[in-house]
Amino acid sequence: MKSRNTIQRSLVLEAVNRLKCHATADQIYAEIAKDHPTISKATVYRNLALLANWGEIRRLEIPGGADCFDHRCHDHCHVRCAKCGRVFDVDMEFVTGLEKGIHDSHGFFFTGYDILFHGICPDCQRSGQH
Amino acid sequence: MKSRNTIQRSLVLEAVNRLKCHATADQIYAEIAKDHPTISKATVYRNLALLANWGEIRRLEIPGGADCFDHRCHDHCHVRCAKCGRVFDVDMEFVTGLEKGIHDSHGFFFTGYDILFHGICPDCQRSGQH
DNA sequence: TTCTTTATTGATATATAATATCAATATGAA
DNA sequence: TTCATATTGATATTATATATCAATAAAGAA
Repeated sequence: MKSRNTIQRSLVLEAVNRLKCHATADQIYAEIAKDHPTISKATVYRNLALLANWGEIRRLEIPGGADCFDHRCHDHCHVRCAKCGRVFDVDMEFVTGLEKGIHDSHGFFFTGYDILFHGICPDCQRSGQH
Repeated sequence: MKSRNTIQRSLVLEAVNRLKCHATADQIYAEIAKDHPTISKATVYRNLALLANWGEIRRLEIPGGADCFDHRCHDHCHVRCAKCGRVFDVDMEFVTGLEKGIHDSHGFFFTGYDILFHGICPDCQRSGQH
């Protein structure tokens, strides 16, 4: 027996799908707790990790911040606003195959990469100078 | 008066230069403590943050792990071995200007990016399958 | 040199994110 | 329905980093 379909696990997956992108474990917990206040935060963390390992959702590790979770959708990269800290999507089809061009002097076997862009979001560009 | 030259700050900078690349705050603290066991770990953290903000050293944020610090050297990207977790350098001159090609649908103003590659290092390729 | 200001230190407490532990519960196959 | 065990909820623990604050020391002024 591998895994069991618990209501908590369904709730986590549904919440991630409902929030669509860039929700933290805390936000996902809050979303679920609105209707099911007895769910444990540990259960949310656990199921997010399991679902991410199984590839049903995508874990986005934010340096210096909480991990975010995306529902399964087209591949994309992310930008984080240096001012407000929010994360947005960026279309980046052309980056596919990037690692093929890398000159590597260590004999590394590449399996992938994470790119996180930095910038200032439109809201923060408007709201005053830096 | 802006900043003062303390021996602790010098020790931190020297340790980073001596360790060259990918040392964590803890490793840098240990390196210094060999000769100066009375230095506080808080002081090491503080000076690493200051030196990184001033651009004298480079902070490398590792998702899910401790930040690493590099001495100032040529621009390069990093690979983390998925097995042993060590971080290595990767030459990547051609990536310069990457953000120019991005199709952005949010009006974002880009200031930079971090790329962290994943892979298996030579040591781990040799030592058994996956 | 001595005085004075205040940046910095050391020690500790706190914050944050995530995982580990463990008895109790509930899933799903027999 | 029974049973093995995956999962839950509650809590403790780990790990990394920052905040607090009295004491110390760097560097310009006298």
